[in-house]
Amino acid sequence: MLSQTAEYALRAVLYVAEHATGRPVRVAEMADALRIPRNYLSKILHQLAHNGVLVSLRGKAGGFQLGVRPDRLTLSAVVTPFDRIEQQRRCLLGRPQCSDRTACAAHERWKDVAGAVADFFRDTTVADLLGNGATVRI
Amino acid sequence: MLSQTAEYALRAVLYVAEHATGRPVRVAEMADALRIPRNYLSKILHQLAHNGVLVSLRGKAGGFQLGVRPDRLTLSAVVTPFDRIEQQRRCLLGRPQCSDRTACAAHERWKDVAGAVADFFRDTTVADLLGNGATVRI
DNA sequence: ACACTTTATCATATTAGCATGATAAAGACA
DNA sequence: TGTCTTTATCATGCTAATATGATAAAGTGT
Repeated sequence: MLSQTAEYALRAVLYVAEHATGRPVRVAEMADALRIPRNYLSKILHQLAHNGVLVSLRGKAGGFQLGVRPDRLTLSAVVTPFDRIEQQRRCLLGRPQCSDRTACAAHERWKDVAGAVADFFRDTTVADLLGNGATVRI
Repeated sequence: MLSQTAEYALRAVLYVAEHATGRPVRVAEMADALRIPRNYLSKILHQLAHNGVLVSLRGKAGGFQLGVRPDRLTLSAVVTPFDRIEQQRRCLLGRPQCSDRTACAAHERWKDVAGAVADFFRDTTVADLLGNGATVRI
């Protein structure tokens, strides 16, 4: 569903949201906890910081924090720098043009399903996933 | 959503369902009509034949026909030889174990969406997509 | 200024998906 | 049997995603 990279991004953001309360979280700690290759994760986090999802702090006591309040941070915002899911899910048969007017064979039946997926990413926030504050499996 | 290969497979099967009425359809014709690289398509069709979705006939007047009645042929059957969608969509965060009992952070909200996608592929048949017999965009 | 910690970035390797070109094998039919 | 048409398969190349290792740059505290 998600590319490996986008999945790493999502898990990392959830980890930051859960653990960076006050102090930022270091890459090494995250890479270790989430079993993600360290330098690869570093690049992903940097990209997320570039997009405003995270804030990076260098030097001693550096690391990453959320750049957006968790209840304002949608999964779409986390994932789109790595997977262009909106565009991917438009047409099941990959037609460049596929709409109600120029429908492919699958359009009528597929559009609701694709819509549900898009809505999920657009409407679900990081806060929704962390829920009541109980520790959560990432 | 689908890999390029699975998308080719689906379009090819729809093409066969629509055009192989009586005589089989040749690879070259299909590759041309669907703008799919010929030898690559050949391999995909061979794989579909191996899985019983298509039947291949060699020699003069050879080509491919459906191996299953269109109203019994689900999109899942067409696509799973190339994309293991069932497994892919289980857990958004990629956990090997993720169920109601061992839920990841996203499980509760994601499972309905993932279920809708899985149902679509399991329940939709080739006949559903071809519908009333009017020519259809593939 | 210096030492230390941490992120940023560069160079490169590995793998899988996608694709092409050439040749082999099978079947139809004169 | 021989020739033609068609699928089957082999060998190879290309590209992007994924990953690793080494080094540079930035910031903190003494």
